[in-house]
Amino acid sequence: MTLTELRYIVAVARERHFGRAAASCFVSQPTLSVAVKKLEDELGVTLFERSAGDVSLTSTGERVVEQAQRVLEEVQVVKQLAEQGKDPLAGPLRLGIIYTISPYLLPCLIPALRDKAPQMQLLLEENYTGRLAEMLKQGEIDVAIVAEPFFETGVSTLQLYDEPFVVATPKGHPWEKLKAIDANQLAEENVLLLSPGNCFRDHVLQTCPDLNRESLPAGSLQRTLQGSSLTTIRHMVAGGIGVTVLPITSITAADDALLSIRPFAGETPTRRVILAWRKNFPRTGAVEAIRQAVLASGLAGVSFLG
Amino acid sequence: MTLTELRYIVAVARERHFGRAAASCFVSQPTLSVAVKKLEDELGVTLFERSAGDVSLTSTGERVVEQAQRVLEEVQVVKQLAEQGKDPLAGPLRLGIIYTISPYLLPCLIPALRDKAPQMQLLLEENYTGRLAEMLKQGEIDVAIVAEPFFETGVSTLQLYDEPFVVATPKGHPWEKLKAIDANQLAEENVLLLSPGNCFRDHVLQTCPDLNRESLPAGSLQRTLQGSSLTTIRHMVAGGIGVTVLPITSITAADDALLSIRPFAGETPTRRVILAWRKNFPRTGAVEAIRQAVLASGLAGVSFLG
DNA sequence: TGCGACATTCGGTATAATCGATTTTTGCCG
DNA sequence: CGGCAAAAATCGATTATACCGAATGTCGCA
Repeated sequence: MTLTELRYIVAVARERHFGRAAASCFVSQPTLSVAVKKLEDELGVTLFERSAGDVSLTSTGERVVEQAQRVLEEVQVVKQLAEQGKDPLAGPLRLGIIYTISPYLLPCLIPALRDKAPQMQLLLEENYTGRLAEMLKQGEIDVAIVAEPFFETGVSTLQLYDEPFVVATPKGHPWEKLKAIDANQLAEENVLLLSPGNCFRDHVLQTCPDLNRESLPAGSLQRTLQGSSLTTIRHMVAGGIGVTVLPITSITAADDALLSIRPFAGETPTRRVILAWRKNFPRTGAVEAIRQAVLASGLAGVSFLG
Repeated sequence: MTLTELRYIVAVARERHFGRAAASCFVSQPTLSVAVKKLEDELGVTLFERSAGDVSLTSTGERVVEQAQRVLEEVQVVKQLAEQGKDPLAGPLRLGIIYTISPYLLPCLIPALRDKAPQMQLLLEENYTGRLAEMLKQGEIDVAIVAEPFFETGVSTLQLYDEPFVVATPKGHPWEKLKAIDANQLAEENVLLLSPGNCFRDHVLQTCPDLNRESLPAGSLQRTLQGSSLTTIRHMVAGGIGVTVLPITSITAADDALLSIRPFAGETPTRRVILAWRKNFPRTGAVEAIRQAVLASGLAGVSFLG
């Protein structure tokens, strides 16, 4: 049984005439006649009563033709679904973002994306880099915004922007008088870090390797005061518990009252934020739209890599 | 788009592996691979994300495959309908019968048919021969039981039985003493006839051509007392208005009290009852079942022609 | 008994489906 | 970094199918 055969019998039922049915299917009359016979043989039933005068349906034929029409309608739906799926900007996109970017980028990104791809609704997933990588490869998310380093097989990436780090101290801290902070100075203070799993914690430790030394006493503040989020850490710093390193996009106007922000001395440590997606993810248009939206989002203080 | 292609993508979605999907479709892996690609090209969308590890569905792919399954289910229904239609004894059969046979044959025929073809429900149409012929050719009925003469192009017939005619008079009528009635005698009496259109009226007129003579006065009883049915005529005869000719199958035990029934003298006039159906009507099994049922019905007084 | 209208059958041909073998891709691992 | 293994894509050849035009068969009709 083929869809063509079903189309033929529907045409014959409609036209009640093999010749006209053939014409309406743009095939020769013998072609249609043979195809109908073949289908009748396959089904083992006579669908049409042929006679010189006119063609009429058997009762089985009526039912079969009606059902054939239903099949053809469902086929049309397949085509419609495919048509709808053609636009890479249409339909939901599952986007994963790490915790230290999400709250600062999304408020800028979402309006920009609404502008570029209004049909594409975002399903957001906030998580650690490692978990996002896993979800990406499992197909649980389509695209991820993470920070380097990020190497995963089967995953393509694209640079988005480089984000400088800054030092945050409580108001009135002695470092307030300094114009810039040397990375090596940090070890002198209680440096509040995110909990393990956050890649930004690793970035900070990389910036100031001294913080990582195992010689720190077991109960030291660096160990115990690990914040669960940058916001928590920010409040702890404001409370005078210590200092911290923040990505510049996380600095808001409200911080002015609570914190003192200072740049690093010498080469500014940064992290590189990238876009990642499965190499085989077909909606490249959607990926590009995300990239464009990030570049157009106007995040303060970062150098875009578009 | 072909049904085969749809089966292939459903298999790939099920197996999540081109090779296994190909095996489950009993085709080679390249065959399935190119078929899927062809469908993707035709639809203009990517349905599967291929990678070394595993195959996964795009969101469009998920929708399309689901719809493809629906198509295949509907195709299965086509096959089921055809399967049901295979038995010629299954499903309704539209049977037409003339007025002068229907009330006497059906009570015998229907039980016999229930026995032979319990799955076949009869849709009955009672009408004149001419109308039944028309309906038969139009496909409004499938089979007809009529009396000869019956010649219609495109219609096949089969003899069922020959039915003798008898003369019915009121109780106490002088002819009651006669053993048999000569056809020519009828013209001496008021002979009650069915209204025109009933073939049995023509049979009676043919049996006794004298009744047909145009010399009858305009208001004569033969003209005015045309019964609408054999039952009506029977009651009129019982009421003493005249005599009539009846087919023998219409005689019931109840008639004994009201009427006097006499055979014809000489060659008994009869009518031949036949089965008729469109030459192209495919359910020959159903036609044969009807014939068998009539022959098995045990109608009194007729000679079967099986 | 031809005639017309139509369905069916018949050869021949172009297209498509399919296969086995091969190549390419890709992740993986020493 | 280079070979290995797995899987999909590609290739070349073969087979099957769809289709056409022409011829043939069927049937009702005049």
